[in-house]
Amino acid sequence: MTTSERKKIATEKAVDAQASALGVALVPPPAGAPKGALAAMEDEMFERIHEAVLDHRLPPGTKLKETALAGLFAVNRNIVRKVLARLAHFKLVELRPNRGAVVASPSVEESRDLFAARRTIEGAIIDCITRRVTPAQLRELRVLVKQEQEAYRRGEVRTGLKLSIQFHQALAEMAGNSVLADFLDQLIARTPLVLLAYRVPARDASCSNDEHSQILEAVATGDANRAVTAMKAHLQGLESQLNLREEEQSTDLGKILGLHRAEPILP
Amino acid sequence: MTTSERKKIATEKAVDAQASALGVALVPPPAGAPKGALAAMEDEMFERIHEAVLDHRLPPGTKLKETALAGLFAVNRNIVRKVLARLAHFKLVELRPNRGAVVASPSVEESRDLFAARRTIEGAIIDCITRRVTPAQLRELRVLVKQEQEAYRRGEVRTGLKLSIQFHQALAEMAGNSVLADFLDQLIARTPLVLLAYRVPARDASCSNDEHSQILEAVATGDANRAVTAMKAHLQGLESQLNLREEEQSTDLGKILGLHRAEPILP
DNA sequence: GGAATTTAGACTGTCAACATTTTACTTACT
DNA sequence: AGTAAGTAAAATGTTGACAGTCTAAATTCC
Repeated sequence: MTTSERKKIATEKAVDAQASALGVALVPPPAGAPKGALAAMEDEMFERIHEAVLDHRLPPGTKLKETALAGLFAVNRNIVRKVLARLAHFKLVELRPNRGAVVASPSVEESRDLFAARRTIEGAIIDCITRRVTPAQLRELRVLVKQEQEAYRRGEVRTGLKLSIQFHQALAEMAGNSVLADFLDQLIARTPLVLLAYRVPARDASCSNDEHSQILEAVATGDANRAVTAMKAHLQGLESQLNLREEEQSTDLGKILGLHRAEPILP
Repeated sequence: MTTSERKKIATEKAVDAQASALGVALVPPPAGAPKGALAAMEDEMFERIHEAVLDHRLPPGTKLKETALAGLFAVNRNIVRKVLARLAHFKLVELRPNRGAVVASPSVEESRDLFAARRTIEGAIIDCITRRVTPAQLRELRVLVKQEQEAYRRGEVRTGLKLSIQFHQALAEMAGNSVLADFLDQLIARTPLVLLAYRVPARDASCSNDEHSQILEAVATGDANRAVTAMKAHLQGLESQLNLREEEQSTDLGKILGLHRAEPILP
């Protein structure tokens, strides 16, 4: 066996590993329509990689090779590039000129800053919403919280998390500030990454929806201060689930000793 | 003269108009080095269009044709595309699928939301900075304010505006939250566009740097509440220079009557 | 045996031609 | 005349090939 043949096999194994991480068999061609199918594929690619990153099936630092992804999804490298740019916009991947894209590995400071930013922005959103929420909107929010609770009760964690995100986004929407809502979208997209990067293992992953209903009731009473405090406490609770205790020593040590794998699922 | 010839001329005139708006003669080839010259050209393109948009030499709604820009800067359309994507990231241009890019035309609501967001974020930044600013940093900030004042005194408005922006950015930097600093960068980039879009004509454009020094002194005393109030008042003052009084009726009317030019500098 | 240099392979960046969609004009019809 | 369908040009989207850059294995020299 020549060296190039060995290498070829190694590469293919790596691609296979990423393929399984992404849940892609080899070529998932959608309905036979070659019409606007590319845009759909682009969105699907974004969603798949997005979810894989948030689930840590593609751990921070994993290299995302354009050619491999292009082959996996059976699209041109240009499409891959666009998707990677979109992911980079949300800071889920990092684009290094001439050196490819990797899954973002948020630092401890970044994680703290992110939660601080969420407290700032969601605080402002809650303050705003308390003054202008309508009864119909309150009903809508209560439905969301209820659905979330039921999802968790049924053990459907994924659904619960989705509904939890929807709750936060609905609040932003109703606050009526599109700019802040946009920023919050970016923050929400990044939150699971930092949560999973630094979470202590055996802990409940969800926004405690009990806190969600507390926030909602505070909003309903029109007491802005109480509502803002409840939201900030909620986010503080989330942050405190992490172990952001600057245990970088060990991480750095691992890197220094060459024991840290830059591409965990690749050989 | 055939119709196609007439059209050709019209197109060339349009390109010329954009060229002069961008301050580009025909082909500005940098130093003979074909080394990393492309990246430099990409940055220059970004800067030129950026400034042209903020100066309203390219008014909101102006179409930015890829081919025209590619010809003007003597680069490939791919490069143009990347630059347009970067500009879209800051919401200075809008990318409409299959229909090209246009200079963003922020709505009245968007402008108000933008200023509200700035008050929220810069309020948090000031609150944070008041607790942790060092004497050295205070000195640095005082130098910035002083330079800004002198620039205005000499009548160098452009320099003054640049220094004003630097002041806001320096505050964000010193607050130590990279996420909020990043958001503020985006907001600062968009502010001049909405200012110019809705400014009442004869009014002083600058951040009154008197207010800057007031903010700075409040920070220096360590009184967080006063500092935050000063910053919010400063931004409120900026916003109040606009006429955001929902005079959309006239604008909409113009559009409805077909009197509104989508591409102001094109024939 | 270990470190620096060389060299082959892989990957990203760039480009120009091709395909598709939009746009605006012409032409025909009511 | 005004409107609507049809058509040609222009602009955007896509593709595959080529060029430059980085990575890493292999060789050579201490």
